Amino acid sequence: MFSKACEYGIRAAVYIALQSLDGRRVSVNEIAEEIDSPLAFTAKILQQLSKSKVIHSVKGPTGGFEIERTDMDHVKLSKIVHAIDGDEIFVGCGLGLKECNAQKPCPLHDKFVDIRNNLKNMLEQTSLYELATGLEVGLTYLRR
Amino acid sequence: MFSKACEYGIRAAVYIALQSLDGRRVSVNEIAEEIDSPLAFTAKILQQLSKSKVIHSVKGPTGGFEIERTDMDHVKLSKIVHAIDGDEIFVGCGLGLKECNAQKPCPLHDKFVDIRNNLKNMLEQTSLYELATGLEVGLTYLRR
DNA sequence: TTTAATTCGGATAAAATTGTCCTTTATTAT
DNA sequence: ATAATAAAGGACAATTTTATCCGAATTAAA
Repeated sequence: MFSKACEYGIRAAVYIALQSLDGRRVSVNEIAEEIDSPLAFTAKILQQLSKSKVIHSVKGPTGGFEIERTDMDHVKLSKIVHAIDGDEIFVGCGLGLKECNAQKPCPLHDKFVDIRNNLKNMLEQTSLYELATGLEVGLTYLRR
Repeated sequence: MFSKACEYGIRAAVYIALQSLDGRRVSVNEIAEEIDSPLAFTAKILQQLSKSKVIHSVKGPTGGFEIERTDMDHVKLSKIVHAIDGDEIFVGCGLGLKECNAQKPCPLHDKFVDIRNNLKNMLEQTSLYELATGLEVGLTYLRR
């Protein structure tokens, strides 16, 4: 569904949000450790998320990644997926046709649009804050 | 969502079904031409589909691929996706965790399960016959 | 002002996916 | 029987994705 990069990106963002709730800024090392992802690859993904303003980065000692409390509400998963995987999952044809729309649909078009709208709505409605609080309360997990 | 191989596989299977409705057996060459897919790669995918009994192949002159009328109803998209992409899309965690279930869920688990059940149901309910007849009537397209 | 901790950025490597080519095997028609 | 046609299968190549490594830039603390 999502690329590995995107999976790591979402997990990282949720972890950063969780720690930011406690006012803690976290390093790539800690993030990769806590979400069980490859360190250097995770660093690349965090750069992408930083450039696309999903997270905020601070260089130097005591630096790291953080997300401001107000941003946690505004940053939805759709923004992360878009930043890392692009819009193929939001607009592409399920059977890979270059052009596929209601006028000239592939055989799966209508059914696929339904599924995808569900996915799209879910991603657009789910904020980092919501996911981070689930973690905080101990209801969900980011590894294993 | 699906791999390229799977996209080609579904398109090929629908085309074979369509032609089989007319009693025509089709060659890889014709299939790749009609669904606009890379010839040799498509041949590989057809081998997979043949082995997993999604389609039937006949060697030699006048040979090619076909699907029997009764099979078109029984073969659902889920079978094709399973044969080519495996079961990751049906059972895997949305955030890539190795273990993720109701007991120890990832932050996205519940929402992801909903989406995936929609997808799963759609794939399990959609037969090749249904897709082929849409094509036959000229309502849908397999290329461009 | 130096040192050390941290992200950033570029180059490279490994693995997976996508794609091609060529030989073998089966089978039909001549 | 032989030739021709088509799928099957193996080896290989290209591309994309995943992943690593290292030096540069930034900045806080000593």
